[in-house]
Amino acid sequence: MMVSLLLFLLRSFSWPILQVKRMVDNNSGGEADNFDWDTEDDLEIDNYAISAPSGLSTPCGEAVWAGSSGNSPNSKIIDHFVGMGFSREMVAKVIEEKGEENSDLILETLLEYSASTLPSSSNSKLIDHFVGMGFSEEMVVKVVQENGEGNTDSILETLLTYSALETTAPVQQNPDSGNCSSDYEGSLLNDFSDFDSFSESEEIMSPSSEEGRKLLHLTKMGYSEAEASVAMERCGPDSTIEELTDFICAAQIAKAADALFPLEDKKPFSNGSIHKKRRNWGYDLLLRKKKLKLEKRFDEDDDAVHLPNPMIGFGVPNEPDQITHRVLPEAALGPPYFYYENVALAPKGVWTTISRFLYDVEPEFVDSKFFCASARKRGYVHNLPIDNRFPLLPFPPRTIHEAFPLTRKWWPSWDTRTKLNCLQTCIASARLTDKIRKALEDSDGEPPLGIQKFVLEQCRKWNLVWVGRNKVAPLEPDEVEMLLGFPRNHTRGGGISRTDRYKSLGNSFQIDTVAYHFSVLKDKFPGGINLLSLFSGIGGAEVALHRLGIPLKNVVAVEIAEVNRNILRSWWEQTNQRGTLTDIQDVQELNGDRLEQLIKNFGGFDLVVGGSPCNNLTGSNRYHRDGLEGKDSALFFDFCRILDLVKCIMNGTKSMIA
DNA sequence: CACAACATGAGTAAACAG
DNA sequence: CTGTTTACTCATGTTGTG
Repeated sequence: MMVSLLLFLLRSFSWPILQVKRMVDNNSGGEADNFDWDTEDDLEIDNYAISAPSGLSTPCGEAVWAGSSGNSPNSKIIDHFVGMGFSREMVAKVIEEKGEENSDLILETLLEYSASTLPSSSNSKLIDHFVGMGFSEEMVVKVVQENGEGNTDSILETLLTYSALETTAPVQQNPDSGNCSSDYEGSLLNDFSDFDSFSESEEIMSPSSEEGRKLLHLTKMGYSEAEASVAMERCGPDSTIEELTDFICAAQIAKAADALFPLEDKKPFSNGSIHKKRRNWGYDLLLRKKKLKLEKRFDEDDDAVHLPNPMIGFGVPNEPDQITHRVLPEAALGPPYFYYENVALAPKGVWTTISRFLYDVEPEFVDSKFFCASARKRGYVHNLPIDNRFPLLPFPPRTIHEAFPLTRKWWPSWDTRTKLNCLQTCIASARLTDKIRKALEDSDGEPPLGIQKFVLEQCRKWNLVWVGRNKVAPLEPDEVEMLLGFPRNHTRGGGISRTDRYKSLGNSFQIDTVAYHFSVLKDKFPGGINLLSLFSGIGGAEVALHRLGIPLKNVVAVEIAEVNRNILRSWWEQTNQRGTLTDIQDVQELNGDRLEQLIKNFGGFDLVVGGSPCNNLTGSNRYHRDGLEGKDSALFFDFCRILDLVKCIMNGTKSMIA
């Protein structure tokens, strides 16, 4: 059980990529030479990792080294680079020159050497070199003939161009290299058998304490002591080895993902067919340094997740261009159904990563301005059916005037807005609205264009509405509740401050949008639904299902903020729910044992919903827009972890081993 | 300490102009 | 086609008040 679980998790987290990921990550210092490893934004684990003795404490990297001959750090490092395809002599020479401490420097030097020595090497060596990078031998021979063997740069460029163009028959023509998933599985099996043997040998040991036992176990798996300690601290004393490895792995992926996924050259969303390609990461690193512009063009052509315009996803009510059929990757199929949400305008590469971690399901990008009077551009990754959706009735107001008829009287003709922008967690200051009033009072009738522009700019930025002559104001919390589709006063009372109401609402779902997606479940679960609601906030998913008339049987809601848990609990009681609501404070509490118990009690979850923190993704964040590796947004990986566990437990583990 | 008020741009892509 | 402008964004840090 334990072992199969780990295997399952490992597959999801593409473990072997890590090894080179981190190195590329480190090497990004080449673009910003004074890269600061001690910045407080880094995950704790990275700080520990870099201070580890080897300097390269990637667990997977060490797992690779584990089979090597020597025990000294020096031979480990040599083996490591030899494993990447460099000759042992060259590696030894470079380490002698540069020292063994700075692995970045070593790698860079090796890449330089290998590039510069190529022209003088024999033709077959040259071909082997490129074949080793993952190109097919036929292609390499052809390109070398075309370009001449003297110019390795142009060979690389041509090879890259050819392989990028060959989307249907990409680089995996190389007979040694299958597609990436089989590659990964091969590596996974190796890691897995290592793990297995560790498990056995570990039983012979006589650990002094439970913690010491786990520490030993993790270090034997190739993690540094520091990483293991951090993981144990974060996951709690009762955490299992799977959870600990999971934590370390997820944290490292989170850190590395953004640096690397832009380099990916598969086309996940273009036509529904998924191409996976073997990658050679050292090669990518070289290209990244030398062919940045070329890479960028490929990104834009092949890899970038393009937001649809108009942003209607698979379709919205009262709009043409409905898509009612799609083919989901097999791994994505339920049970359970899952539904993940986050901001659409995340930093580059984030949605590619999210999609990949959620079984390569194509995100559905929808702007809630097609459902209500305010915009809300979000991406949703889910495995729900998409035919026969229906909207909540009655339709909410669709324009500002419908939503706030009283503002019509004061609305100037030159303010042409019909929809509000995204409702956020903060509102405009009184000073700003006063400044606007003063600016407008200076002119009779129509204000000068400059003033108009300024006022309109601020109104758009802060979602201000006209509440009097020359007077604009931010929305009241209950008005935000209405726009988002919540019952009035949903967040009011019970000791909730006004600031917290804005914050909780700003972080929430738009009910009509989400309910439209959930509507397909109504026929499937007439007797009610078991819901696992992660990052549940003020209960957007619950409210949406309730308004659809789908009975809530058992709801497990995980939410860190007490005010939000109170709001949901209060709503639950006010609406006379007959099911059971289980509060959990932290996603970290939701380990395998806990889930197993819950699933046993409820007979499984029908739907797993979650919108993980966006603070490190949204453009509103001036300070820590760190992407998925960010302190809060990295909780996305907990969504994946928990979803994987739920799938694993519900589907049983027999098929996993076979 | 809780709460409120206020100041604080950048990253991205579409729209636009040349 | 290319460089420029425009538009938009589930926020954080600091200070002040009671």
